[in-house]
Amino acid sequence: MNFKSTDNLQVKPSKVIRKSVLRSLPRPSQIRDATVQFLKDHKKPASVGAIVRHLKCNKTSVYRGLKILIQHKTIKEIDLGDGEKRYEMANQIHHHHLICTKCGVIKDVYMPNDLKQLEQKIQMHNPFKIDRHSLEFFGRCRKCYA
Amino acid sequence: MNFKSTDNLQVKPSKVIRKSVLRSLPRPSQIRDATVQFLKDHKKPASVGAIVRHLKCNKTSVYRGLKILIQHKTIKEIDLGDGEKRYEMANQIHHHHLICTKCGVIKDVYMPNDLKQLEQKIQMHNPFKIDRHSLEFFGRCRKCYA
DNA sequence: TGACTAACGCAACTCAGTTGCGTTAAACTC
DNA sequence: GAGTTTAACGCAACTGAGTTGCGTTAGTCA
Repeated sequence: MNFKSTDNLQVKPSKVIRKSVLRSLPRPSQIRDATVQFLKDHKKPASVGAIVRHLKCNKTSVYRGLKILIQHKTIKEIDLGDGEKRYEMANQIHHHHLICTKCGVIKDVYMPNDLKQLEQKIQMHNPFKIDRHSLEFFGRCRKCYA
Repeated sequence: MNFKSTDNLQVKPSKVIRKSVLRSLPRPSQIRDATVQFLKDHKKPASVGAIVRHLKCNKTSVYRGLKILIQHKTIKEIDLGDGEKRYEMANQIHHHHLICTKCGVIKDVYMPNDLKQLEQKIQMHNPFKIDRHSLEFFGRCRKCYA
């Protein structure tokens, strides 16, 4: 049999798989690295605006970097309900936030077992598989509580 | 003394205080009433988009109505972190939500004492006065959990 | 060295929510 | 009942977070 007679069945060589594609992390990026460094130093969840102002670079690049960092579970996205997402390092002990509605200060609060127990309790009584939760407390810090 | 000689010191008659101003609730509004009815019937938290589509009216009017209803604690605003606020009736037993990240279904879950105890615990260990909290659980409902 | 492609910046866009303004009509005073 | 005040309402334009498209730059690999 002559394959040349069936040109339309010829298979194109499959695209070469490059090492960069196989790597779990993409090509290094200055903006992504600087973002991570900023979040490490910043201590509290930072908005995209804060990152852009600090890095003095394009917001699109920051958004794209954040997306990759979230996919790789390097950082976590937090929603405090004020219209802009915030970001913090993911390699921290699981915690929640106390947000002062007057001065905006954000304080971490740790409850290692309570929420785990709560999730188990809910799943015992409901046909629902919980993957994650979001819990924030709003009020006033010592300074703002008169 | 002749007051006419001191025109610049004359005091204008104070504005009449109308009954409508003294009333706790503002003038009745068709859109506000229809919004409340919709939220009562809708059973789960509704977005502004859903309300506007249902009432077939101007979005600005809906936003304004919602603002007043929140001020009067008739309804509550909920943020599920998906980029649009949702609203539900406020006169319900305090509860939280289970949100299916696959099909979007929202289920209420009641934990009358757990969160109260948690807030007390936090306030015992932190100089912070908690006014409210936001707690949502994300995962998959029975149908979507294969 | 040349091909590929991620990183990057810029402009334009989308979409939830807001503001300004003119019109309508309910509520009130006289 | 007539006139005044003001909330309700709709429309258009705006704001601001986040996204998309596209062209350029530069790192990685054969």
